[in-house]
Amino acid sequence: MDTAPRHRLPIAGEAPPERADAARNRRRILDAAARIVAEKGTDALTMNAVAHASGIGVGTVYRRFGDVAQLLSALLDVREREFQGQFLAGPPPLGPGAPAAERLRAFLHALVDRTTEQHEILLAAEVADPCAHYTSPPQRARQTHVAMLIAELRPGVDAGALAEFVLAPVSPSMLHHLIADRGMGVAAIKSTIDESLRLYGFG
Amino acid sequence: MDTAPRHRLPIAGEAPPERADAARNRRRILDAAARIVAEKGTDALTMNAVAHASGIGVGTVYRRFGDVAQLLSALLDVREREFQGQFLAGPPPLGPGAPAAERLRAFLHALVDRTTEQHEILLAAEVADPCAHYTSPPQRARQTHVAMLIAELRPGVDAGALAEFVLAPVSPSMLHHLIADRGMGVAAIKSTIDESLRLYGFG
DNA sequence: CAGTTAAACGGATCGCTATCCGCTTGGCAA
DNA sequence: TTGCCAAGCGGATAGCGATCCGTTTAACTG
Repeated sequence: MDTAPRHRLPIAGEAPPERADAARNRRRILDAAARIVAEKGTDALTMNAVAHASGIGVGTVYRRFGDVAQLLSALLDVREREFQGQFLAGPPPLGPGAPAAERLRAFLHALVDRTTEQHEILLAAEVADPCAHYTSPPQRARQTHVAMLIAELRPGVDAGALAEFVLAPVSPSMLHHLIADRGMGVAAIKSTIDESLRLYGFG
Repeated sequence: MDTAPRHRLPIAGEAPPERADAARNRRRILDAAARIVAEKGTDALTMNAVAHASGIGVGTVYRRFGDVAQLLSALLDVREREFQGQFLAGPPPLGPGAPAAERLRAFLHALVDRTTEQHEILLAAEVADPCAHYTSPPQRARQTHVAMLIAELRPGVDAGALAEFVLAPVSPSMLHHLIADRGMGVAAIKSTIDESLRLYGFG
């Protein structure tokens, strides 16, 4: 006796499609959020401010985006997908086709560029929820990618763990520290990356 | 015409001694904070809770300790000084006397132990203010120490920047990630550190 | 001991986060 | 077209972080 009132068969593991009003509100929320960040910076991006600016209830903003960190991540989503496309399927040396050592170096340099490009939002997202940074889909994709390259370069080592180590110095907060507190520029950072890769024997 | 009503000559660069009531209240605040953490965990450590538990006004708690992150750091202070004493002036291989490569390895292993030992408080402090982690006195001491060892091992490289890179994977939040999300143990982490040091050519 | 002053005190207050729960509505079946 | 109901909605609410400012007090001087 399955009395579940399902009329369309549920698709295994797939989320049901978003209702029209929900989709419309999500757009309005994202637009308002982007406007606030552009006009007043990430500090002004509060859930209340977004709700007010978009004319949508606070509860709804929370329903869609959980907290500020997730809202910030959503703002990064488009650019993030582009970046993933580049290192997964783009032209070498970032994409497939180049030797692993070259790809690793190109990837880390590109990651520095990609991070500085949207520095403020990325930093705000990491600060708003530091633990989420490690488990976020983008970070997982990067970690998997670096692990694959390391496994190719050094069969036998624990590539997964080493990938975490290699990525740690390129987190938004660390880059911010290097730039703001140590006065380093992007060039100096990339040069230090090269130095560490040489020492790692990945150069 | 210096009309400054200074009676005791101000000591250059020195902070004036703490007033008796201020010192007493600081102790009471720290005791209450330690009690709260021990009994209910770091999540329960709010400024309001500390003020209430110590019978001291909220404003005073903020005057002494700025925010939750600094209050947590103050709780770590004693143990932190012990650790510094060990790697700055203790017995080898952690302290002076051993070759630089051995000291570096011993230091990173000891840092993992020291971090896991007070894992909860260290993580809470980093999460409460991620940017402060990099510039905190303990972290600066570690960075300086590692930079010194690297400079000895590899004259010519930018030891300061490389030290930041070497320390990044051993932050409380990263260790938490490795342990909680990747299921690694302390032994596996130390072994990965050794692996990276070997690759770095520091082994 | 009395006077003076800078420092410390502490509660009132504001904005933000996050949750809860009664009301509304989109989308589907008959 | 009508009825249904899960999903969505959004305002009220509570707790926390952080600041402000009038009041109190320690410590030093003469």
